[in-house]
Amino acid sequence: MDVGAVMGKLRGGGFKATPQRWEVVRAIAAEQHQSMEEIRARCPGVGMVTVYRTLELLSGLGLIRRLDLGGGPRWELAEDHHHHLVCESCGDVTEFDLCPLDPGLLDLSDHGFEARSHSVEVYGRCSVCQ
Amino acid sequence: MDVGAVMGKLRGGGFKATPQRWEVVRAIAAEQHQSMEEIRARCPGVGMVTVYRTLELLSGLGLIRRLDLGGGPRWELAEDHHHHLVCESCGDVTEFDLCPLDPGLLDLSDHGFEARSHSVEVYGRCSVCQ
DNA sequence: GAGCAAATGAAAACATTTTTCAATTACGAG
DNA sequence: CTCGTAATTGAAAAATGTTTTCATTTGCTC
Repeated sequence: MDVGAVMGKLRGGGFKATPQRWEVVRAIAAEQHQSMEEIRARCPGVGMVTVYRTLELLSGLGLIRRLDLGGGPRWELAEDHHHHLVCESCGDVTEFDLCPLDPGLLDLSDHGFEARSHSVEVYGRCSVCQ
Repeated sequence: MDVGAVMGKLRGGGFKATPQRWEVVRAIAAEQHQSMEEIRARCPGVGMVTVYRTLELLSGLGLIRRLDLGGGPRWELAEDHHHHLVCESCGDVTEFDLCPLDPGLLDLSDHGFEARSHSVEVYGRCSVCQ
């Protein structure tokens, strides 16, 4: 989902498309799993309070997602699924594309749960830290 | 891994097995993905600072893991893998046992990454909220 | 038991996030 | 296009959550 689509969904939800929100969404879209600090650095013109409020608004609408992989919260556009490699030594987070989930094994009918998306985190040691 | 084993690893790492640490570890082992508040309620005799320090120590040793599934950090014993259903409506977190990961699909050789454990979070709506 | 480094806890410091509230602004109605 | 209005913004203050400091206490080794 691109920046325009996110803003469209915002307006569709009855929220205003302010310049500040454009900036914040553009900042988030620029790179996955950024910290608050990184996002703020990409929005020099937007007040801190507004960044906080926009992140909360967007995640409430399911458009972005908050992660905690160690070292404070991080944010990313909510895709259907995403897969992270988290190094337990240096804290580095990278992504891998191939989804290792076997749909046949994901049977949630017992729980009556309606799945919308998922995430997989693999913990271990990155090539540098080994 | 049970409480005794965790304390044993602590001592193996050169750390003291204090009564406070026993209490905190017992509290964490009592239930998965508890909040700070819940853990503290199970350790009435342990000061807040010590709880914080013990959580940091244990997670640094890889014995417990910090999660953020929305609504603040949660903690649990670090098993090899664990699988959560997170309701995006009410925030409820439950577990499911069957691992939906296909080992054949989890090929990290390209990344040179050495996997130690993993977690899978499935986001959606629980049976109550549907 | 004695010695000592490690651990504890209360208070203070620090960091992060949220609330308050007056001023500003997007956007639909006319 | 202009107006009116409710939503939004931002600075400061408040609230919340976490970490540091430091004097005291306590496991653990010899």
